Amino acid sequence: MLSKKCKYAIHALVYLAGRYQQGPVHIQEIADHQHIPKKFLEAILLELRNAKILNSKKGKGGGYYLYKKPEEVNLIEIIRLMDGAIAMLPCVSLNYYEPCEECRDEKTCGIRDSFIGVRDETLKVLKESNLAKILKREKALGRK
Amino acid sequence: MLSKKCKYAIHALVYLAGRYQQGPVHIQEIADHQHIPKKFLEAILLELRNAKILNSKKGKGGGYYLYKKPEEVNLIEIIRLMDGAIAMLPCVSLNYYEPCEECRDEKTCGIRDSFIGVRDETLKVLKESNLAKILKREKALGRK
DNA sequence: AATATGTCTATAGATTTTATAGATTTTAAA
DNA sequence: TTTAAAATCTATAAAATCTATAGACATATT
Repeated sequence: MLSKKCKYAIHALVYLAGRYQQGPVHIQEIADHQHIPKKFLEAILLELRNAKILNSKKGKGGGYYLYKKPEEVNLIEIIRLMDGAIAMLPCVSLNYYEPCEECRDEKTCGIRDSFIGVRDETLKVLKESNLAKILKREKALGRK
Repeated sequence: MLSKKCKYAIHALVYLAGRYQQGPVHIQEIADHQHIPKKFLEAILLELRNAKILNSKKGKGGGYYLYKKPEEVNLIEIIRLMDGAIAMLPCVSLNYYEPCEECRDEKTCGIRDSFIGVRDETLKVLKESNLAKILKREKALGRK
């Protein structure tokens, strides 16, 4: 399961994608619209800023705005940043690899293969899911 | 990520699959071979027993043994039992559905579709992964 | 009767997640 | 140049979850 932090991040980013190239949006507005505790959101946005997905402007009239293009921010990147590994086992993670303590020998472990499969299929789907697509889908659904 | 509990369960089950129809195996032996804290393992095996995946025999010469056939126990069942939902969002879970608090309106949420895709692909892979296959794979790897 | 085993209840420690408070810095505008 | 609005930083705490353990109890075998 994704953490709340991660879900908040996704929602905030989709919101900012909807305001792409329309100047900074301040935290309070995002918090209000997406029902996210403001202080928690602060930390999240800061992290997204440090990852160069967002940028910010301080002071009056300031706020956060999308730095990358909406098509260039996919769910893989967001989830990895917020929650870490996408794989279900540390020993099959591409970006957060760690040996499994439980496993005596990784080479003869019959379990890993299944989770390598899960990982690859998951990445395939998430790679296709970028902010632009999500926003488009949202608009399409909203018009019904 | 799978919990330790879940990983312990998988390892214990694979171990018991290797002893299918060879009588009860006692907890201590499984704990020793798979490096699982005995008391923790107790609780896990009990849960698997209540789910009719294992059965047990009390008293001297007792222990746990696989109740279902190895081909009939797949990773979906084990993970759901130990860790709950397989989906990354509660609102797309088949067995543990809950509305997302963060979402104002599920029908117009542009995020769900991606995670429905992830869920379906994940299930597809895990469904194919049963104890018999894992055991077979393990044996094949061990012989090298 | 003695012993070996699973079963049950309770709890505690550790870790992670979620949330909040308050002080500080920066910028824009009056 | 002052004021206000906003992000930034540091610290902490409440809540939830995960991991592990202890000890009493029930049951089956020899």
